[in-house]
Amino acid sequence: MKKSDLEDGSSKLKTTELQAQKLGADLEENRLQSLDDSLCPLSLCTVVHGQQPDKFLIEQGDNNIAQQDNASTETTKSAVLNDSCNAEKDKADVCSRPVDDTSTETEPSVSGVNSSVPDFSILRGEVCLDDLTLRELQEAFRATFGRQTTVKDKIWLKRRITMGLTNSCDVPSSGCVVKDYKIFGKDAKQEMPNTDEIPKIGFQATSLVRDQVIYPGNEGDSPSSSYYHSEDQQGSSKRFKRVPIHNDEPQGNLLTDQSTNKRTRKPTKRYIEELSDIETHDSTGKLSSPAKKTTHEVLLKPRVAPFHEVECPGTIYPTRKDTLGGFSVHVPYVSRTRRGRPRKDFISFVDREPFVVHNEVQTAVGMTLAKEREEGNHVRKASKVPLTVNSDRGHIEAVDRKEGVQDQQANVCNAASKPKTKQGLTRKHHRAWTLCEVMKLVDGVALYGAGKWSEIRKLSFSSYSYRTSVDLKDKWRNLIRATQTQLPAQKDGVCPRKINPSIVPIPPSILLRVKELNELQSQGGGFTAPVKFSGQNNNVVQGKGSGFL
DNA sequence: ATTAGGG
DNA sequence: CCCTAAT
Repeated sequence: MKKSDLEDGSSKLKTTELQAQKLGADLEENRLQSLDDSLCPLSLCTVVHGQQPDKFLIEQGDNNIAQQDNASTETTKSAVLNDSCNAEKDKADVCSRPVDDTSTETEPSVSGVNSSVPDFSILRGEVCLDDLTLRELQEAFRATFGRQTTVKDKIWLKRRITMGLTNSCDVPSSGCVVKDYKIFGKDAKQEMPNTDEIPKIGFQATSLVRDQVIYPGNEGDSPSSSYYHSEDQQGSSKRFKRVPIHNDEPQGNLLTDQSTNKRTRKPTKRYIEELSDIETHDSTGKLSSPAKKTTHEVLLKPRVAPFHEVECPGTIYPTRKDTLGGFSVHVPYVSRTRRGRPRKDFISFVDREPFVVHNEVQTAVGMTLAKEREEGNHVRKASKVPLTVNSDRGHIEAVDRKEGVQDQQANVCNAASKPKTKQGLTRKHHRAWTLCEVMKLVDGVALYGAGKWSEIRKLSFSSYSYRTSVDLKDKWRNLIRATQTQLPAQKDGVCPRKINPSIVPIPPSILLRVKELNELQSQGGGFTAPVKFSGQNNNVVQGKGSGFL
């Protein structure tokens, strides 16, 4: 009885030991993973690079010293984690026991059982990275991030490991000791400010951040990445605008550092957003130079940046690759999509489309052959455009039908003017100017004079309700520009531009006519040019020119 | 409301 | 095309 009891006890003990060992390993893995997970957002914060270490080739002597000291804290920690994580496994005695002999039993078993499991022991206790060999550093890296590295740069490895272990970016490149996942100054063992807070935050944040896809790719990870160069070779802070560098001195005093608490800010959506924005501006290098602007133009106009972003599909968050602190990570950039004003007008814009078709059909009576071509153009466009808003389109069409053909013009006007009252910036649907329109415009200018845009619009463009007087003016301006740029080039002979069949260039005949009208009117000052004259010109030009159209 | 001009 | 100042 007693004997069996004893045996039982011993076997139990063994099993429990084994369990505990496994548990310890699990916990380690858990923690490491959580660190890894939360590393990304946190590493967005200041990346400080201190002085280079003067010695980093010192072979490892006794860096396991403090392991036994650590055992107690390790124990409590494990217990706590155990409590929160797995309720079934937790038994205080089980936990406390094996951790005592981590240095003897756990390491070999953990690293021995499966070679794919990193040797976490190297991170246990007080680790002075400065004292590690390259191989050890690589091993430590593997233990920290769960992946191999071929990086041979000790400094980089040390920093990465320290960052990973402490979950902090505020890592000096040398002279620090990592203990219990905190950084200690090497000489004065003063704890780094705030770093004790970090593991908790990291742990909390893990759950929030877990579904972010974070994988440190190998390319971006190498120390030859841009991050590394810009930082290490330039001694930091020069072109590292991405993040303000608060703290070049890792041992900065505690008060100030607590006041500049921002570094440990939790990686909220907003945070990511901000940084990605900053990063975007930085990467594009588009420092809109206000040099050319006159003084009154300098006041910022809230213009919409034309970003062609894709709407993210419901639940799946797209990620973009980013390099953060030398890491190549995938950061969700949900918030980047349409941060500006929402596009409110697309309904009204769709609204107008059906009209165009009908209208064109209505007014197509007196049109030339060219006109028919345009019409086809319009129809195609109309059918293409509402593709994305099929559901809305049906409704709108129904409305249109109800309104009746007669009222459609009014309807369209409403639609066109609606978005203007709305604060949203609604861009008109781009309508390519057709040849017919251009000709009408030219005729109108010839008839009524350039500048009489409202007249021209009323009299010559009554059928094109979507052309405003401003449009006419703009088009005329463009035509004039075209005469100045396009005509001489064609005279010279070979047109340098690629011939794009989809874009029908304005025939030189019209262009010449525009030019003459322009010159005439700018000289003569607002008198009405005779119509016949321009007609003559047109013919002449046609005879002279390419004879096409 | 139109027009001119910059963006 | 958009926006705004000037008329």
